[in-house]
Amino acid sequence: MNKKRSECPLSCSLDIFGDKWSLLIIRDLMFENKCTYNDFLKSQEGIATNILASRLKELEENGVIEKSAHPDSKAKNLYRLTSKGIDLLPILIEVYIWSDKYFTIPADVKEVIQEAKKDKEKFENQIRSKLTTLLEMQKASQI
Amino acid sequence: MNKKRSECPLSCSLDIFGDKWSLLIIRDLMFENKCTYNDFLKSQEGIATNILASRLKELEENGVIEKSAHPDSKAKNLYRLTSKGIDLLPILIEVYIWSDKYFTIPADVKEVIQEAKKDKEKFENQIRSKLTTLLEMQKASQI
DNA sequence: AATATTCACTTGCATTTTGAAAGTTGTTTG
DNA sequence: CAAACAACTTTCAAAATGCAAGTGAATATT
Repeated sequence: MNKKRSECPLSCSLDIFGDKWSLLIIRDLMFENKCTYNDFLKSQEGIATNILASRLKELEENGVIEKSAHPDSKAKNLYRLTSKGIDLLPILIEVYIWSDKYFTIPADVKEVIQEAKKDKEKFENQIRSKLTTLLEMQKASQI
Repeated sequence: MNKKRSECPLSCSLDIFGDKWSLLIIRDLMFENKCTYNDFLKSQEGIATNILASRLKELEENGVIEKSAHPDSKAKNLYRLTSKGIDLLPILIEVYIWSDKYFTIPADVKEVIQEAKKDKEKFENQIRSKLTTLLEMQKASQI
């Protein structure tokens, strides 16, 4: 697979999500309630189908997301963040906070960031518990 | 230059530092007291000279770093984080904390991460004040 | 003063990764 | 059964990357 460039944990992390697309998929899973191939495809940034497929594969191989059968259709798969993926939340929150300081941000997003800034821990726990619930529901339905 | 893929602040952020190298340069400036072209070149990961040159240029264009004359040698340049660059610190800290949970980490790095985890704010302020001092020293010497 | 070395790039070129469009396979819907 | 949808895969052009070599200015050495 991808060989490590160094033992530096930052470098190892970037080997997993250091590109223009992976964290956008994570974002969709975390905040946008997206969970299928097509959901991700429809995102504003316009990811190409091959890139999406390869990123989903890599993220799964790295244990950040998990694929399972979709309950509604045998054609679909359901993608979910694993706990390793959910743990990326604090990183994303800090990126949003940084963005808020240096970019002009759409009003609706701005609101959410304000909330996150006001009480970081509370915000994190809200999202985290939503995601954990989803993950557990999926686990349970697999039996 | 690079046109935005969307108005999403995460996407805009990744347009700036969403690659395998930029954050490693930021790391070197933040934690390794590196500040010249050659310092960055010598890092473990082995960045190519053309990539380093192009990343330094992009980071400068995006206001994340600043270039100035080196006091010791007219041949050298001195690269420093701007306040916009220094503000990336919380993001890097969260990446390190995530890494600590999911990777095997060299003992010396591990120690520093422990310290950051124990009192995130204190750790952040320490680094931040070191970097701000450096930046101000540089500003002063330019007069 | 001549030569060598350092520094920050730049150029050229081969390799790798990327991305858009079209094609494939299986599933479901009408 | 035909059409539409889901998740890919293939193809191929373009962009990014990586290595080697070269450039020109500034220091250091002889």
